Amino acid sequence: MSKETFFITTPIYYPSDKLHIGHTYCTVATDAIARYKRLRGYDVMFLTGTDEHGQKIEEKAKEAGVTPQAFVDRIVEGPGGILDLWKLMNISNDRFIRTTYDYHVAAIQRIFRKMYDNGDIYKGAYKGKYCTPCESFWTESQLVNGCCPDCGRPVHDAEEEAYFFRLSKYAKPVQDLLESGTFLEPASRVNEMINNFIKPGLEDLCVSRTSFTWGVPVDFDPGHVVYVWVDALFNYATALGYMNDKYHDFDRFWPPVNIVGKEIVRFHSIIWPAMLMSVGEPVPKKVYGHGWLVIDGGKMSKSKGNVVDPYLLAEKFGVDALRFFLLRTFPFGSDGNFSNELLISTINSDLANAFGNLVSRTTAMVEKYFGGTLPAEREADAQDDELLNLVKETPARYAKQMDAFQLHLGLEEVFRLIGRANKYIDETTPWILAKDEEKRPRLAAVMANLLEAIRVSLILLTPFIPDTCARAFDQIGATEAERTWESLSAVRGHEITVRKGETLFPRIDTEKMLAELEAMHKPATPPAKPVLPDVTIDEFAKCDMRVVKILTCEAVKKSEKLLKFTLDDGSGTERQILSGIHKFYEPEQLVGKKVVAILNLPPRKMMGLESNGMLLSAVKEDEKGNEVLHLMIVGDDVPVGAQLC
RNA sequence: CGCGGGGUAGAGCAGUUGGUAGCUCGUCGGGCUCAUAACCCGGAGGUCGUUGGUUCAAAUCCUUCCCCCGCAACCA
Repeated sequence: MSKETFFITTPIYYPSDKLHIGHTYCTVATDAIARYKRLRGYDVMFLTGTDEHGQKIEEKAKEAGVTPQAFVDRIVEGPGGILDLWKLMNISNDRFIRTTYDYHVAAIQRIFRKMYDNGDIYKGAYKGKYCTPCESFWTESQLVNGCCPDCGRPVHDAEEEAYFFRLSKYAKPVQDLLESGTFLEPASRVNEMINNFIKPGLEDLCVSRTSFTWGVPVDFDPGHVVYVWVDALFNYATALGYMNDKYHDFDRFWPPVNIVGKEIVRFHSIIWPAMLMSVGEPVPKKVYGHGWLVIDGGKMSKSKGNVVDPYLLAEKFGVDALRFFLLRTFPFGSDGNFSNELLISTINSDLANAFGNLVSRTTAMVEKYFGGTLPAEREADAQDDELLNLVKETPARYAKQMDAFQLHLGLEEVFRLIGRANKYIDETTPWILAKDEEKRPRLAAVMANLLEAIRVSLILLTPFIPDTCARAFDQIGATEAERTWESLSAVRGHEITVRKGETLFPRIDTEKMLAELEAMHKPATPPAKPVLPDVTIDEFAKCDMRVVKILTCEAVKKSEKLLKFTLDDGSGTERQILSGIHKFYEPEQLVGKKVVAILNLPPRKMMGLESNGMLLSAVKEDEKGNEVLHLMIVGDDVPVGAQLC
């Protein structure tokens, strides 16, 4: 009889940059689930990979002066790349897919054609706002003040030929799928998807582009490349051999459990099942949307400069400590607030004090009192019941949580047991038993119970911290057969030889470590911006900058940033200027102040209001990387209308 | 009124079929000495964001308002 199969995936990551701790979080979590399933005896297929096509990669490669393929090769396979990161983090994926692999590209072409042939993909016109200089389409909502978000110039209505997927056709079955059972978890996401996307009406989805070439070509219509949806989502299938001959595992493992970040829940819970329905394959068993790691309650981002580097943390704290921290601290379904303090505190209290120290003190006592080998003659006592019951009950409780992907709750069960074992030592006071030769069988029983609690804990911790568990199993003298799920209920009545080894998790000096991290994170002084290239005096003179007086100032409705100013520029007529500085100033502080403005900029509409010029400010990043802005307020003795030169 | 998530002890979080408010860390006091200055016990600390209401009883249900975060700016 063949084993039951289990197919689990991470998203395929976009290699436009180095991956950060968030990607690591997702992958480590999926790895722990995969390892848990293997422990339970499943035939597991664990897939991860990279989504390598698209305009962004094409542009980045161009900037770097290399081909797109060379660009992604370096980020994926190069030193310090994605494959290296997963190796470092001890990720046990069975397969790795890159969307640039030949077999995937060919399969995507076949899938695209299949959907075209069955009428779910049709040729239409993609309508949008087009920025001619940037050669880019934008949606209404992407526009900034009605202009191109990239260059700020005006856009115009335009359309281009494109292929569409009949997503609308699948609105009903997808809604039924979402509302039935546990296809999408956490359940809170279901309403979000239905209210936000399905109820307003699903529009057909544009699935090809002609604006860039770095992608899978539509083989029956040159000039078109397959857009991300079909190309990326179907990786989960092509990696098993769907529509290709590279692998032959599709029938065996399909359908998958897709672990995804909450920002792509929409694609995986609406578009993805719709496309599978179109090609007539079963939808995923489950799509699980995990939360994000946030910093100080805000999103981690390059622009904020608070991106956390997994390499650095793994090097400083060790891979297992980092893996453990990520999965122990944060509820898998919701956001978690990452901080170095929390990381250190978790390592110290759970791994060093509770777990590591339990192994340490237990093995030390067996060595000290029994010369390292525990005799088989043991005397039980009612005092042992509570601990032994917990040893017996914990695996089932742990399994219940793990089966629901509640990794942090699974770990909580293990640490309940570890905590109980530490308490048991105080209750049984082995150091007193050791003084009485007649109590040796009793002492042996106490030690055996402790070793058993540790052994069970180690089995349950294996999916999370595999390397450390292997070392600890050695220390408590567990045979290979005593490290399996099946051996959980076994009783080790035989002689046991332990060997107190190296400290599993050394305590971390919080102050010292924080100082070290701080030092590494902060470049001595933020590099000063280089002086811009020369301009001529004539060019400078073209800017008409004058002192103006603020007559009125009010916040623009519905805008976070904009303030509307009425100004006296000395000309006799009032001038209106809008400025995005509400974050730094309240209107009432500014009325009556004299500031500097450039007057001869072309008029521009913001939030429907016209702005004739720009107020000048001095801007600098503070030590945290936040931009701080100071309006150029001049002294009251400077006359209105005075020109800067 | 765009949609959604959240506001509970110093910090991070549990807790919604309504019934004495919990956990981890920190803090204070005690115990122990096998152990990685670790472990065990105990204490202090919260009018559960705000307003009004339903009820014998509300963190939990309804209502008002305030604040934070995310969704669009091609970062899990």
